[in-house]
Amino acid sequence: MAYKCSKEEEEFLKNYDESMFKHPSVTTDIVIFTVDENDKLSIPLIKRGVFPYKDRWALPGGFLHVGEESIDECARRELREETGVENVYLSQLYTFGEPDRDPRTVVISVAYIAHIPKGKLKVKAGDDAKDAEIFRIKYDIDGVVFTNDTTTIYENDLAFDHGKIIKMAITRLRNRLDYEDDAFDFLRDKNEFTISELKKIHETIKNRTLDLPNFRKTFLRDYVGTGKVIELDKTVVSKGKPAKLYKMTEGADKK
Amino acid sequence: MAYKCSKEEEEFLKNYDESMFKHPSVTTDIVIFTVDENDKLSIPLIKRGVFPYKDRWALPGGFLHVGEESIDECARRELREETGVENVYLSQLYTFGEPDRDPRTVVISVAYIAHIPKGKLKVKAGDDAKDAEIFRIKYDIDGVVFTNDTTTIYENDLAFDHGKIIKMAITRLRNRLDYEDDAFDFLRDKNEFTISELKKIHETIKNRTLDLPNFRKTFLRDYVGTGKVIELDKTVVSKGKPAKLYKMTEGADKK
DNA sequence: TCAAAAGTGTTTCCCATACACCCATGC
DNA sequence: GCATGGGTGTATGGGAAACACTTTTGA
Repeated sequence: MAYKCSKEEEEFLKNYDESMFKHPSVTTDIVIFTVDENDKLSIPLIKRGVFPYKDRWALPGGFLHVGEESIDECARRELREETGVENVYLSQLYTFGEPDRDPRTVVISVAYIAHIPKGKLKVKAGDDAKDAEIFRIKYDIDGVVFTNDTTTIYENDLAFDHGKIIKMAITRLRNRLDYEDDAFDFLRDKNEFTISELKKIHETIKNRTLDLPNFRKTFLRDYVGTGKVIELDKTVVSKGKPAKLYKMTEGADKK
Repeated sequence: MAYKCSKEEEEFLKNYDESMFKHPSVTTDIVIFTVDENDKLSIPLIKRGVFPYKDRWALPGGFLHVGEESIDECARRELREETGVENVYLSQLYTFGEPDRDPRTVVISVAYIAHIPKGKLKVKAGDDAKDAEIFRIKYDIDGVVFTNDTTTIYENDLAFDHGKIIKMAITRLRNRLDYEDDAFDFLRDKNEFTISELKKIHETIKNRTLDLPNFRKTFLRDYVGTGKVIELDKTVVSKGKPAKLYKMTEGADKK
């Protein structure tokens, strides 16, 4: 598969005129999903300090370091820089390339989705250097609304086309939940969790309640039955009957 | 606060530098699926006349005309230029951005999938100016192989990472068939088709035979029952009992 | 003893699959 | 007639959903 350069070709490459075509800027924007302490689906947004869209809220992201990194690496770097987290699920969502989506110049944005476990996403509160806050998501027929204790943001208030990107991300997240193991990414601890905790994550993302007996049945069949998850010899008790703890096995835990 | 200002300025300068000097090239590559006269899943490939990968087969595609068009429009323009067809299904697949995928410079490729109805895709045979040919696709555990009457191409013989792109496109196409109305895109005539014709397209894409009575049942329930398709007062006869003809209604016929 | 949450078992219904069988045409 | 493909009907099995019921804890 490796590409071998011939002498003739080397010569050609030397003379290749890079400026034959105009080149756009490329950024990655990341929809960083998490589940907060109150079991609400949340994402961090950043208040822009510069034009364009100064003082508007936007997705975390930044410019591709051309030649130094792949687009995936750029997204992972931005995610690390913005949140400090590593080794979490990160995958490409869609690429947006309307020529007028950024008033400065042509900026192509490759959007990504990240999954952060419950409790792992911190935003330095009161740090004035970067105004980043976590917002709860409400998504119904009227559109998306982002709220936290001090601020309410409507879909159309966001910078650029970020409202559209987030809506697409929510749809993708919800759809994938039916056939991928994404819910585990949001567990506080993949090595010690209860069935109810996992069910709560499904409910949070799908925004509807589920039947616990049926959820348990499919969980035992699809995960414990297949060896993706094993039952631990421990229980945890808060209120009511103590709950069995489960642990994801190594093989099933893809990042 | 001094710290805040310098931080903002830093970010601004970073973006400024990035956008002024380092820009990648952006191309679209299109996996143009069709079903040939012998009911084989096929795509056109183009033999490259220039470096890099001179004389290797590659996906149709080309550079984004930055500022003049969106990425979607670029893909649609390339599709029109390569095949002459318009008003067909075209959707984004994935964006590839490994820095070394093109030996010339950093080239970001936004891959698309197109669906061409049976019999609509023509390639000017013998046109020496552009060596484009249609290949049948065979995709099994050993990988993808492309064949026509004169040539056999293996996945790893393709230019760039186009083998990987095509494999991803086939997977997407097959998966979408289960929950989207994609099969209709490949019908010779969406305004006059038989159930068997539609079934054959499913079989071609999924590469397995289906049960006609069951296929009819679900077709009548999901399409005729919902008004997406209506039964015509005509039949067509070739061999055996004449077959009823169906027509897709306007509303259901998205492009 | 009661509330609350975990866990078990049962019933029902839908739907995909398999397949037996009949129908209308050309030869 | 008979081969060929179109079309109808029925039986079966698995899984999702709904829900009644039991168990184990803390208060």
